[in-house]
Amino acid sequence: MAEPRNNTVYCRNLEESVKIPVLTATLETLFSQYGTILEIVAKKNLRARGQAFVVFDSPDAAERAIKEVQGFNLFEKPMVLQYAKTKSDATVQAESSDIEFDAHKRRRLAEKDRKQAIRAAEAQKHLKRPAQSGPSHGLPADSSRPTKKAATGPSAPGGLKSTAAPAAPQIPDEYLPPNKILFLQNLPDNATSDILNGIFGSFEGFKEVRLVPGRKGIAFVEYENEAGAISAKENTQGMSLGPDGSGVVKVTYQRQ
DNA sequence: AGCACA
Repeated sequence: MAEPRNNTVYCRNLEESVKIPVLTATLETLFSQYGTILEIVAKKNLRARGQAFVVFDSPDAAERAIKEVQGFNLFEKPMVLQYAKTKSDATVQAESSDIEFDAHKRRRLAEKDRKQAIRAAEAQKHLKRPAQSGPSHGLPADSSRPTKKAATGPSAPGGLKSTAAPAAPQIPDEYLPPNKILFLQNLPDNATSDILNGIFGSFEGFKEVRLVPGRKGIAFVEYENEAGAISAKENTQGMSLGPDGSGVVKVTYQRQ
């Protein structure tokens, strides 16, 4: 799918043997005729080589560059150009306030961590081939799925071998993708539903807090939509409900 | 193929 307009041109199919300073200098001379370039980002690690990001000061400049340079042979290889799929830091810095820039960067780094965690889990899956053992369905003590009853696990009576496929390695809580339900952990005993309603009720689209009978320290908070949950999470991250400033509540998205 | 910005 084609990316929407962006100030940044994502270049791929670049010759990988060219040294980074040479590459960026060449891209600079080639692209500067289409507009002002704020920055060019190119790296040489395995996942990033052969690609570059050319940050223009406007989407129009980026559009011109893509139209004109598409397929141009650079170091004997035809460049493939498209809009970058996210805004460059340099763009946000140039166009937004410092606090927005700060927020952008925090979100970006969080997303980067999340991707990294997913890759790590993927890599495990591909080398480990774990034996079928144990309740590897994730969080046996803290499952973030209140509405489902405990999965009928390998400990089912009868001593039958489970025929279930080994569970895929799970992404840690903190990297779960956003959704409209938050999962709270490490709540102090004094965190009554009144208190939680007071705190989480002030974010857009709040629906309800659900305590889990018989489970101390955890709760779920549901919003009408993802946006509400995201803002609630961002604003309650690291919040401490204990008396002295202890008892930092862990706020993540519900595992789906 | 691969979407980064220590």
